[in-house]
Amino acid sequence: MAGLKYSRQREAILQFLMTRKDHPTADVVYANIREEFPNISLGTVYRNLTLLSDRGQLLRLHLGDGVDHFDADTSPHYHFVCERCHAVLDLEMPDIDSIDKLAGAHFAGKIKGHCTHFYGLCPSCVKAE
Amino acid sequence: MAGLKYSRQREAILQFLMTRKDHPTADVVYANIREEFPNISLGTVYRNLTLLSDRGQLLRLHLGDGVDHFDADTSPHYHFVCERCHAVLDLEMPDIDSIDKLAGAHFAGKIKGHCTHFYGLCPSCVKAE
DNA sequence: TTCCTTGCAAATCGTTTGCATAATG
DNA sequence: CATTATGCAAACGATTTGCAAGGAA
Repeated sequence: MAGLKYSRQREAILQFLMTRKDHPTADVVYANIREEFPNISLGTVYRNLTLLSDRGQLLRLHLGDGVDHFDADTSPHYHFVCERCHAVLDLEMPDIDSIDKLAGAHFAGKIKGHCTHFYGLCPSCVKAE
Repeated sequence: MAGLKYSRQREAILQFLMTRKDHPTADVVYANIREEFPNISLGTVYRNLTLLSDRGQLLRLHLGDGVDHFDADTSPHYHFVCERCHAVLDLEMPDIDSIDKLAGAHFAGKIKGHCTHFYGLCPSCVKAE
């Protein structure tokens, strides 16, 4: 069984992520949590981020930049990465699960899902062009 | 300017990747190239993989497993990752670039493209279930 | 008191880089 | 000869882990 105990640090990490929409990396979480817990260690931050994402309370995003991003919004949605400023934004759009069927029609195994993110220029970078 | 010089090692790496359809990682390339070049270093392998992918002769794939995979097939196609045996397979299917338009319709910035891979069970693992 | 969690530091892992030497054009 | 490429080893950045001490049930 799970055998999970409460910890103020874990709670703070989750709360912090819920206030952010920019999908912070572990060290951004670390830097911010340190204001409340000056002695917290990066290891603890990682341990909790891993634990929370394993339990489905967080999403751990792999966006191709070599760093993991975390998102407390676990509802189905997509992500956008700006090629210029590297911002990560939410993309609310109808689900595209039909691509799984399409893929399945061309594949002998079983498609369970897909992993997609979009890239291009974010709204502010478009203006700055 | 490019100023690119021929190297037997680079050529061998590219040739090797062209014989493989399983999208090897850098150390798999290294292990195999070592049969022909026992003294080649992992650094050289990485340098050439990076160089070749920067020039568009290779694809460097980020599939969420923390390791980069390389593909000498640069034609447009998708990839499938088996959740069970972690095989990476090609997925030939009609392009789904329409999802970019869909995303664009729900986003204020400019969508230039998307990054997608599928996951589930590969044909052999489906049988083994 | 039991077991989970923490802080700290050291360890891993994949990948990159500096440097002196070798190979290419 | 001017440059690029190589091998080696050290450096890196992100993430994980071992361990002794602290906190929750």
